[in-house]
Amino acid sequence: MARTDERYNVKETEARWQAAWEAAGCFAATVDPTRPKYYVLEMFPYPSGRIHMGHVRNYTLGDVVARHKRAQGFNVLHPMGWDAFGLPAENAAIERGVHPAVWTRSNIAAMREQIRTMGLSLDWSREVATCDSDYYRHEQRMFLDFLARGLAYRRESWVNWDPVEHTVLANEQVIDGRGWRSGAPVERRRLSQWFLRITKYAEELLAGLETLDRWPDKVRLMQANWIGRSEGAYVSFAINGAAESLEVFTTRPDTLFGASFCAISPHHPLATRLAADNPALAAFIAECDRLGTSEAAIETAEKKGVDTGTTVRHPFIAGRDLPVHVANFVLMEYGTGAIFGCPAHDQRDMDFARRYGLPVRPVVAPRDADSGSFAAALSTSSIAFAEDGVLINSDFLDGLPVVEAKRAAIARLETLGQGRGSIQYRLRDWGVSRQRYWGCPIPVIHCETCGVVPVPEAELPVRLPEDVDFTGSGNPLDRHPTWKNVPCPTCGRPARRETDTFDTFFESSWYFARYCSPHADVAFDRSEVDYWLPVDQYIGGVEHAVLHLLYSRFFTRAMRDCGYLGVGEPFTGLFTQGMICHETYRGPAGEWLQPDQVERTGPETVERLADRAPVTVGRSEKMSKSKKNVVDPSLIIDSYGADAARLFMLSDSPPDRDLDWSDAGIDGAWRYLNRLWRMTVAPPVDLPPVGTPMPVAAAAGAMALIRATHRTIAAVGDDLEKLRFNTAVARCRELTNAVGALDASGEGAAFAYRFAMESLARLIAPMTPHIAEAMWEALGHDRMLAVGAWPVADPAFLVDDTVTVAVQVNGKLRGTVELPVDADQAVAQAAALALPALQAHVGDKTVRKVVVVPNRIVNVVV
RNA sequence: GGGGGUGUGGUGGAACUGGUAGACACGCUGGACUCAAAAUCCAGUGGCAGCGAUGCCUUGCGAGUUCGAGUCUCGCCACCCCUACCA
Repeated sequence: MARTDERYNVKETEARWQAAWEAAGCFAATVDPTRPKYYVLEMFPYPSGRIHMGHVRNYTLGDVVARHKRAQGFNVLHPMGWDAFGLPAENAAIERGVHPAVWTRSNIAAMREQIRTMGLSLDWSREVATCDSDYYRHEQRMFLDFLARGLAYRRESWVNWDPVEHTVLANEQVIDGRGWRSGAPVERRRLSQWFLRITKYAEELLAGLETLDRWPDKVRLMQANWIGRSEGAYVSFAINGAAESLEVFTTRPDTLFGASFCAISPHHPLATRLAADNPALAAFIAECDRLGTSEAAIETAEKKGVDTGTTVRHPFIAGRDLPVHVANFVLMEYGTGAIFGCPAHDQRDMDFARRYGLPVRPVVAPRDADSGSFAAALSTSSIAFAEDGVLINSDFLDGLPVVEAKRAAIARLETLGQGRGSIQYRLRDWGVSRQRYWGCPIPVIHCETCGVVPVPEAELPVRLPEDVDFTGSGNPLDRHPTWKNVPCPTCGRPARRETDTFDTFFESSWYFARYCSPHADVAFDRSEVDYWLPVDQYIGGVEHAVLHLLYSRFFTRAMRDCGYLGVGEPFTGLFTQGMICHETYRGPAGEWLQPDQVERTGPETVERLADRAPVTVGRSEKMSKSKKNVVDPSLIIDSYGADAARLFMLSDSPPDRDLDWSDAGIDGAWRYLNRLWRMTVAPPVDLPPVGTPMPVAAAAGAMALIRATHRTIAAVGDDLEKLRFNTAVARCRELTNAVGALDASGEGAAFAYRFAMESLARLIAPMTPHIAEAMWEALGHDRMLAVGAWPVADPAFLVDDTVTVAVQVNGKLRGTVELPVDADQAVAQAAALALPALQAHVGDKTVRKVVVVPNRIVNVVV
């Protein structure tokens, strides 16, 4: 065997195998009904310009799954593309005068090259960019189908307006009253907007979560909370001196007898009307508007209200009138914008009642309590009782437990025609209109005569104009001199195009389906989606737990109902990876410093390289440009190679936990790869030819290595199946150590060495594919691992003849004994009791009991 | 306020359904090789006591269940994340 060059040449090796895979077309997927399919997908990137470490982790995780599944014989689809519409492109246009399309295209080209250096097993022939009219034309068509089926509609509504981005934000994009991207306080405006009727699927989206058993519980819970189903009732309170009544939603109809007031939102129509001739009320409403949704307003959260002077009649109690207050804590967006207050059993109502001197009427008491004294105490308390109990002071509800009382109260309301049982959702319809240029044009035309007219199918796609001026503010599409002027498709008179574009979550809600047939003339070829969908393993950041993942689940159902495809759930398996973190550094003036601008000079000291000024080290946080604690993946791949970067991403930290980037860590990965290479090209024995069968006799050391290899094959396979990549790496390193410790002079050592090294190459191939191919080739194989099969452990080698059994006295370890596997209990007990070390602890005490767990433990109780 | 999660050596983390805690790695210490360094290889490395075989202690803290608890139950403490006036 040649032992010429022991140095591992990363650059050459990685480039060579990447070219070889591409030349052989190893990763191009085609429908094959005779094989089981497996669709692996990582959340596609926004082409911001450069990839970051989060991308590297994401794609590494996905690639390990893809390569492992492929080796297992699955027909694997593993595509990549670009979430290419969005604000940063437009901001670049405004700031630097570069056209969004040009900016985006060049970013895609740069990032594609960066991603290619990672050696991912992607089918690049399926690449899509959502800003291509070839992509977005299909969603325009889809939108028109949604429109025809009532799944899309237009209405005037209050919107969250981001004053920095000059655009409307979805509720999900407002975080603590601020725009999720700009961080600017959101304002409220009233605009005519397009909506998708996601609420129609509220129940199905909620119920569907139950079936997603390969999703993290955390994400399912977040979606369930977001959908926010609550059971309750609508109650009508007749307004004294008016013809109509006040509609209220409540989840506690059982506490109606404890009602002492009603409260309505400052935006409630009744409030608006009453404010017209009530200056104090009008002033209060104005004050509420001023505070708006700002964070500070919510923080202080003082419950304030104004008595309108109007009263309503209690539905069950003749003669009891309740005052109607306008209160700042009642939201117009939820329920009916009006509530009834039962201070005894709702803390918020209690706070309000104590502030404004409203009565507190206990109507629920704990099951075991003396209801009289409990009620007396509660009526003077300021802590509401919101727990379960039994109804008191409530006429026909007395004695009923809360659950039954709710039912009985609803039944009575329905009999009286004063209300009905109902279910409320927190989920709102998805506003998709954005007043921006760089997005998919909404394919409708506004005609003064005909109203909103869909763009005829033959005229699709509605393409974005290219000659656009970005210097002004607001929507450049709207300011374009000619683009929006078109004849009405129905009457032919002058009309204008819709100048809003879709929210970019629109594009990402169906791209996984487009990958199935990315070049089809229709959105997707039915037989292709039927074969590939749903995605078997989806991988990405937990930050998309609600937005993107919920929209995609909705969209898939909407597409299903429009006949596009046959499934309802897009992703049967979801994995949310942890973030990449790094220490943060600040210079003397408090300014952030990059990791490559500082140097660690001692255990506690870090200095700035430029001037040796002391640096303050902050805790490890998510890598972010603003804190400058970023490490550029390209620099790492350039100096250590893709395999080392991939290996480090997979080692140590479980993939769902945050990963601390460290130079020592990447160094360790690099050293391990070199060790593997040395062991491959410079074995301590001459290796037998490829395919040599196992010798009949083998020395103990060789035999132990063969067994260890089989055990490793079994363990790594199991770990990869469960996405426990960190332990898979540990198992491989363990086997590597065992190979290094082999006594090369023993009988069968050469075979054992070859077998272990070949197995190692195959086992690490999904994780570090380049060096695995190089090892495989150096070991004399000519078929690439990328198209090779996954190794299978021989069960005969997974069990040893003997096993080490722990011996305890009263549960404390006192020694071990070597026993034959599945030894008789009596044998085990005798062997344990014969141990000198055990005798020393037992002494002359009586053995009261001996617990024997076969192959594990003998516990002597004295 | 509500919901969820985490807590194991100097560090990242292992430990299947309760069964030899600390796998694997980083770091550190000593040694070999070298003129020297790097790389590599070998040995050691939870704490305390002891020359030593060994002993005692140890999975945030405190109880409990059990022959046996990192793992199960109850009560605390700390940190992190999500969510938030949702009636």
